[in-house]
Amino acid sequence: METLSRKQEIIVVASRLFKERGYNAVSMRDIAQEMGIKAASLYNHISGKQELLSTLILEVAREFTFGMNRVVKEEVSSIEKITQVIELHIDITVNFSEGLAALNNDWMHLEATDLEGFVKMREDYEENFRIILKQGIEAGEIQSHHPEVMLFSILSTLRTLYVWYQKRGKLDVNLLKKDMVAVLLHGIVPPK
Amino acid sequence: METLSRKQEIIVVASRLFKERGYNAVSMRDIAQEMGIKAASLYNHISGKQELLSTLILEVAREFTFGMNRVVKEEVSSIEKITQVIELHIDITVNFSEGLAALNNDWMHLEATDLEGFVKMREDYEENFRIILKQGIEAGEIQSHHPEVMLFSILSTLRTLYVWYQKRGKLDVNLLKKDMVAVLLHGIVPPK
DNA sequence: AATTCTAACTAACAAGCGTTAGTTTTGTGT
DNA sequence: ACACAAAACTAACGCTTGTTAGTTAGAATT
Repeated sequence: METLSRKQEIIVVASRLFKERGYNAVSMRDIAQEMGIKAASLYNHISGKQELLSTLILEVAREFTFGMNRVVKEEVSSIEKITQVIELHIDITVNFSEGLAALNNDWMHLEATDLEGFVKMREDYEENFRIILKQGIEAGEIQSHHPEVMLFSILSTLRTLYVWYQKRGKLDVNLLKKDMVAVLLHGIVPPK
Repeated sequence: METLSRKQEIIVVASRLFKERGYNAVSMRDIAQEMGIKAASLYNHISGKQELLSTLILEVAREFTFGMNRVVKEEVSSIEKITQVIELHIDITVNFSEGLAALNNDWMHLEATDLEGFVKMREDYEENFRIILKQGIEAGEIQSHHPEVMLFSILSTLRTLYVWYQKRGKLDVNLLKKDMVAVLLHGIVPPK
């Protein structure tokens, strides 16, 4: 078990509070109290509240971008790529669940270049997903109707996963992957 | 076209700002400025900021509860019930998209009895959905594996719909209903 | 014409915000 | 024992927050 630096400890505490109450409802004094120190002392380790947010969000966003770029390059079927994207989301959910909450709920409170960078990454990610779907349709692997609805449905499910994952108390990751792939690819109605 | 009371006008303005920035990032002065008056003047019409939030959220929450209770009572197949729930969500998304944003993002900033009431309604709603799925499984209309994943996937998609609905610029509602039902029930892979 | 109502205003309050400056304590290596 | 750095402290800053009190202008009602 690696020991966390004081700065990392602060980020962990902040991410927990951000997840529970949202960025704007958490004060520096709240974070300090949770760590057993005074608010001013936080500034020995971090440059400000904004750094906490951008550190959390951008770390996770880069993880998504990196993972998606890896999947796109693979030489496999579209179905397999979508499967890998689903698994990517689940892995990130398990490993970065606190940061994911900030990314989903508080990204609009990023400032300047951080905000621009995040929006760009998000758009690119979505566009890559869209291309994968399109290729799958052309190859006949995926239904040709309403591709935008599919894209939106899958992404919505994956993005909300972090809420459920902890409420249900740490499900088995590999089983969850299998189930999610099954439901998202084949729906809920049994084949005739 | 019915004319809005001053109070209703305030609620409309507030809901728009809440959706864009979140409850805590919007001040009473922001709302007042958007209406062309001073913050103190708002208090001639409303009791406080909290009233704006609870009015918005509870109105939508009651709409969900009412709609779900109606669907549950119907004497139709489970598949048909799920279809109706999907349509219910889409109707509410179209008619209450601003309040829906507050409900999704800022419900935790409700206070006391409003918060309790909301959580209760949400749990009941989810439980009703779970029961519908269960009945469908018992009747053989729905796949028997991973019912919790199905529930979570469908609900996630429906709850996030309001974000997409306006980004895509007012799609045709009936077409959207058809497409959503198709994707959520049958997935994205064509039948063999 | 006098009164009441509506909806705005100005001014101010106490509390909380993020952050800075300067100081003191604590722990570590020489 | 001494020096140095890390990490805490106290005190305060300027600003914003939600909200209240008291007042005023105009419209509607009597």
